[in-house]
This record gives sequence, C-alpha cells and structure tokens, in this order.
Amino acid sequence: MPDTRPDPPAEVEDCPVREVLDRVADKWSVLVIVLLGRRPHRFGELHRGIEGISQRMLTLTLRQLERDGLVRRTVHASVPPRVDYELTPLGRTLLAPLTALNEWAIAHRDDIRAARARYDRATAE
Amino acid sequence: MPDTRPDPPAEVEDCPVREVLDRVADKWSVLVIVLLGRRPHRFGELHRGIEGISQRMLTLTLRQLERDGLVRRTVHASVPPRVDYELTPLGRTLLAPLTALNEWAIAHRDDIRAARARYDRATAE
DNA sequence: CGGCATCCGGTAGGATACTG
DNA sequence: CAGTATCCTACCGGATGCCG
Repeated sequence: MPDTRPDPPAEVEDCPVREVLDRVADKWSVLVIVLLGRRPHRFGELHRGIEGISQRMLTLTLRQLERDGLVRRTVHASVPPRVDYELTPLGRTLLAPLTALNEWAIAHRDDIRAARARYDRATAE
Repeated sequence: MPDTRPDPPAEVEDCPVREVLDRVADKWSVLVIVLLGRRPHRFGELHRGIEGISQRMLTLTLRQLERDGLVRRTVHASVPPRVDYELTPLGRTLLAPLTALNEWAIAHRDDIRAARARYDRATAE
C-alpha cells in the first residue's frame, strides 16, 4: 500500500541543509571551487580565470568559502604580497558532487538549448 | 614533464555551461526538482511543500524549468482547475547529481557549522 | 598585488489584490 | 485553484578610489 499521507511531512529542508545549499547554489562559489580543485591559485589567477567576476565578488566569495571551512587562505609575507587559496580536505570532498553536476551540464546543454528554443517558438505564438 | 602553461587555457565555463549552471544554482529550482523527483505535484502542493517561497517565485521557477525542458506542465480542464507538474526524462537525469549534492550537505552540515563558529570567533577578536 | 570602503543603480523578489 | 498584475523595497553586485 502506497504512503498516502498528505506530503513528505516537512518542508524539504529544515534550514540547516538550506544554509549549505545556499552556499553551493551560489553562482561564483561553484566556479571557484572547481578551479581550486585543480590546484591552488593566487587571487589574481582566480580573478583572471573566472570570466565576469568582479574583484569585490571574488573577495566576498572567498571569504564565505573560507568561513565555511572549504577554502584555506595563506598569506605570504613578501613584497609584493602573495596570497594563495586552496581547498581544504572538506572542500575536496565537495568536489565530487560538483564535478558530477558540471558534467551533467556539459552533457545536456544541447538538450536544454533545444528545449528553450522549442519553448520560445511555442510561446511567441 | 608537468603542464606548465599559464592556466587551463580558458575561463572554466565558456558560457553555454554557465547557462545551465545558473539554472541549477538557483535557490528554488533545486528544491522544486527534488520534490518533483518523488512524485508529481500540483501547484498548491509545491507551494505548501517549499517553505518560504512566494507564489510569484514558484510560478517563475516552474516556467523556467518548463522552458529548459526539465519539467512538464499538465493542465486538466476541470473545475476547479488542476495543474500537475512532473519531471521530464531529462529532468530525471538531473536528479542523481542533485541528490548527491543534497546528501553531501546533510553529511557535512555539522562540519560547516563548526567551521563558521570557529571563523566567527577568530575574526571577532 | 591583494585587498577593503564607499557609493549607487538595477533588479530580484516579497506583499497584496485581482482574474479565469 | 492556479495563476497574472502592480507596487515597492532590499540587497546584489559593479565601478571607483585608497591602503599595506
């Protein structure tokens, strides 16, 4: 007999998980993590490596990721100053699911583009 | 000999992938897809099932997902009107990577909360 | 070079009211 | 019930300028 209770009782995410998903669901976080997954990067490298991100947003994103324990920030006291960013062990565990997502995106982008074109054609009357 | 070229030549995502990720990286899309992954839902069910979403955003999210070919919308001509939403086959293929992400969030939320507390304590001096 | 502070416009998105 | 339409605000995020 199927479960006929009105709904899965709760509201999908009872907020602790939402905190995490909100971070992951961020536009820039994913890109930063993927890049750092290859190797450590300097600030400027990330800035150049992620098309369209502003200096401000890169800084904010890195701070968030550092706060969440996903990224480690290392300052080298030199002139000119040098700051390296790398994934923590925790950050590296996130890499697998993110990579899966990225590969899905690559594998299905044509399907999606086609679906959009179809939808737009249909709704334009 | 290791690859010493300045960077992985491009900018991570040359924009087609970004289109896809932007959709997936949306706060509400993920929740809608996860819910629809269990079974088809009516509009009102989704509205009640996703805590905090406004009617407006639910509508917009569903339209986007429909446009991307991830969700199918079925209108039953009855009184009162009834509209069902369900994942398309394409949408169902997205379920696996999203579930992986969700499980990661659950598995590591304590780590993240701890990291945040540590960071906040350290930065508050 | 790698930031932070400030300003500021655009827009994402909530609240509310109305419709088929 | 399942939306549209309108309004209105918060804050996201870009541009600029200064500092260690």
